[in-house]
Amino acid sequence: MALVKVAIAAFDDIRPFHLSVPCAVFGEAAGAEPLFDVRVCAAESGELRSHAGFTIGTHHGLRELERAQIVVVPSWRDAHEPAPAPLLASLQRVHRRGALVVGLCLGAYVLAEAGLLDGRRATTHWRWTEQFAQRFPQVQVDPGVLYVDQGNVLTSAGTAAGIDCCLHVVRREFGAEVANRIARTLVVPPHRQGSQAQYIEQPVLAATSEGPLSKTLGWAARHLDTAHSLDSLAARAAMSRRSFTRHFRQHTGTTVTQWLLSQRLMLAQRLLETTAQSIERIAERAGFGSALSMRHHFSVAFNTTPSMYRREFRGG
Amino acid sequence: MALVKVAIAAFDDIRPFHLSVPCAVFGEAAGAEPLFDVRVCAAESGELRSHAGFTIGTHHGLRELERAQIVVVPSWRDAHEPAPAPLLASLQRVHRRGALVVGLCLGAYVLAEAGLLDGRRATTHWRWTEQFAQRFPQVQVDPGVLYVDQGNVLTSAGTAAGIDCCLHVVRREFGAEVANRIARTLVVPPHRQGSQAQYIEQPVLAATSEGPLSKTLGWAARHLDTAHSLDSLAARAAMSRRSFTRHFRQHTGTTVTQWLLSQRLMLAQRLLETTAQSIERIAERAGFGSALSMRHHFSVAFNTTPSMYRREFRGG
DNA sequence: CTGGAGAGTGGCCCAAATGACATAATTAGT
DNA sequence: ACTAATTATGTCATTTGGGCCACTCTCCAG
Repeated sequence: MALVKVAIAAFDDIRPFHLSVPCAVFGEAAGAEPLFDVRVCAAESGELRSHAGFTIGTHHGLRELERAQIVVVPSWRDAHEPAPAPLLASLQRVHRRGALVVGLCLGAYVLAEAGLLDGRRATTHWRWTEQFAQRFPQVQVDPGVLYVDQGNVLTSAGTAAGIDCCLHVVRREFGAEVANRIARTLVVPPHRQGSQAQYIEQPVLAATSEGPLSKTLGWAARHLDTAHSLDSLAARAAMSRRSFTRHFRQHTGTTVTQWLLSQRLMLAQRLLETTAQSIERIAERAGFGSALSMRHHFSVAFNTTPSMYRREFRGG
Repeated sequence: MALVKVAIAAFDDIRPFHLSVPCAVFGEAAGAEPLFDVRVCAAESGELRSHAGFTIGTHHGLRELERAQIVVVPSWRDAHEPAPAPLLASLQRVHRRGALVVGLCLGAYVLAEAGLLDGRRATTHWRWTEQFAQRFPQVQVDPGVLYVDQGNVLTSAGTAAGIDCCLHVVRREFGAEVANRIARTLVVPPHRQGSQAQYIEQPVLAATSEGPLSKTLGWAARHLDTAHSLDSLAARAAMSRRSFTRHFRQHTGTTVTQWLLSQRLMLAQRLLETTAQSIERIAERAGFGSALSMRHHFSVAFNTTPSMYRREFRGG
C-alpha cells in the first residue's frame, strides 16, 4: 500500500514536543509496515533552533509540504506574532487541493490566519481560547474539547491533546484498531473522553465562574475539611441528585467522589510538603476521616505512605 | 533561585518524541520564571539524525552532561545494541557524584548497562520488559508501573510514561502544585494512577495469560454479544464479587462496567468500519441492549452517532 | 392555534463500587 | 516451631452511578 504523505511544518523557536507529537503518532509503524511517510518541512528559511536550544536541520521546505496529503502545523511560537506569508499561501494551496490540514495547539492561529477556519468550529490551547476568539470572531471557538474535526481541517487543544488529534486522524485513515495499537505502543489512552476542562479544573475554580455547579465545586474545594456527600453538594447547587451528577460528569469528566478524593489528596500533598503538621492533623484538614483512611488512599493513588511521601519530597 | 541543571542525552536515530518529553516537562516555566536549565547533550560524535529524518544540532556533549544535577537518558535506539562506552562512563561518574539519573523507556537499558540498576527495581517499555529481565537478571523488573523511583535512579515505562516520570521529578523538586501546573499547561493528567497494564490490555488478552482474572476477561471480550453482570463474571472467575472487583481494579485500572463498555464500543467501532451491517445488528453483536443504547454511549464517548462515525470513516 | 420534536429536569430504582471489618493464609522473625 | 506481621479474601452495609421514564418548557412548522 502506498504510504500516506504527512508533512509537518517546522519553524524557528518551535517547542520540540509540539514538533514531535505528529512524528511519534504518524511515524509509529502499526505492525510490520509503516503507514505514513512523515517529513518535517521548514516553514521558514535560515537555521531553525528549537525552544530547547538544539537546531533542527531538514532538506524539505514548503515545496515538499505542498505535496503532502496531510499537513500538520504543530503550533506556533507566539500567539501574537503573525505567521509568515509563504506558509499561509502554501496552506491555502494545499487546502484548495483537498489535503487534510491539521493545526495543533497554537497551530490553530496559523490556520485561522490562512482563512481556513472561517465560519467553522475550532479549538486551541485553553490559555489562548479567549484571545483567539477575540482575534478571529469569524471562527467559532469550542474550548471544551480536545480536538475539532471539520472534515478536511482539524484543530486540537493544548500540547498533549495533539496526540489525541493525530490518533483521530489515524483512526479516520486506518480505523480504530490501528489507532489503538499505536496508542498502546505510545502508552497513551486510546481515546481520552471528555474535554480539556478536566485538566484545567483549578484555574476554572479560581476564577469566579458562573453557574451553580462551578460555584458549588469552588466552595467544596475550599471546605475540604468537612465531609461532603453527593446529596449535600447537590442540595447546595440547588439541583436534584440526578441532575447534579449529570452536570458534574459533563463538566469535569469524572464522578463526584473521585473528584473529591483527588482534591483531598492534592491538599494533603501540599500540606505534607509545606508544613510539619502531623499526619493525623493533615488527614483531618484534608477531610479524610482518619489517618488510616488517608494512608489507604495514598497508597492506592501514589503507591506510598504519607510519611514516605514527605520524606521523599524533603530528601529530593 | 538558581536553576536546576538538566541534561538530556541525545544520540543518532533518536525518536524525537522521546527527546522532547523531558524538554517539554522541564522546559515548561511554572509561572513567570523557568525552573530548570535544560540542555540537550550529544552522547555520540558526528551528526545526529532523528528517527523522523531531521538532524539535531547541539554544542553540548558529555562534558556538559556531567555538570548537570539531573541527567535524562530519554530512550535508546535499539534494545539489542549496546550503548557507547563513553556515555556509560559519564553516567557512572555523574551517578557517583550524586546526581539524579533518569532512564525513560529504553533508556533503562542504558542505565542497566552502566550498572546503575544492579540490585534495584526498574521498569521499561512493556514490549521489552521480558527481554530486559533476561538480559539483566540482576535488576528486578516491575512491568506494572509507569515509573520506578529508586532515590537517585529513576526509570519509566514506555514513551508517554516518560511524561509521568518527569512530572514526578518536578514534584520531588518543587512540589505537587508546581507539577500540577505544568501538567495543566501540557493538558496532561496530573497523576495517572495505575499501571501501564491498562494501556496494553489487548495484547495481554490475546496471549493466554495465566490467572483466572485474565482468562475471564479474555472470555468476556470474546462474548460481548451477551449480557454480563459483575456477579456472573465473578462467578466465572471463581471469586467473590468483592475480590473480583479488587483484582480487576488492580489489574486494569478501571471498573468492570467501564471496561466492558469500552470493549463494546471498540467492537462496535470495528464493525462499523469493516462491515455494512445495520446499526441495529451491530448494537446487538456488540452487546448493547438496543440501538438506542448504543447511540447514547457513542455520543457520550465519541461525541458522534454510530452512523456519523461510519460515514466519517468512509469519507476520510 | 396546535401538535410534535428536542432539550432539560427530577424521580425511581437497581446494580455497582467501595468502606469497614472479620477471617484465613502466607511470610518473616525469633 | 511458635508467634507476630503482613497480605489475600470474604461478608456486610452504605453510598454512588446511571438507565429509564415521565414531565415540562421552548421552539418551530404546518
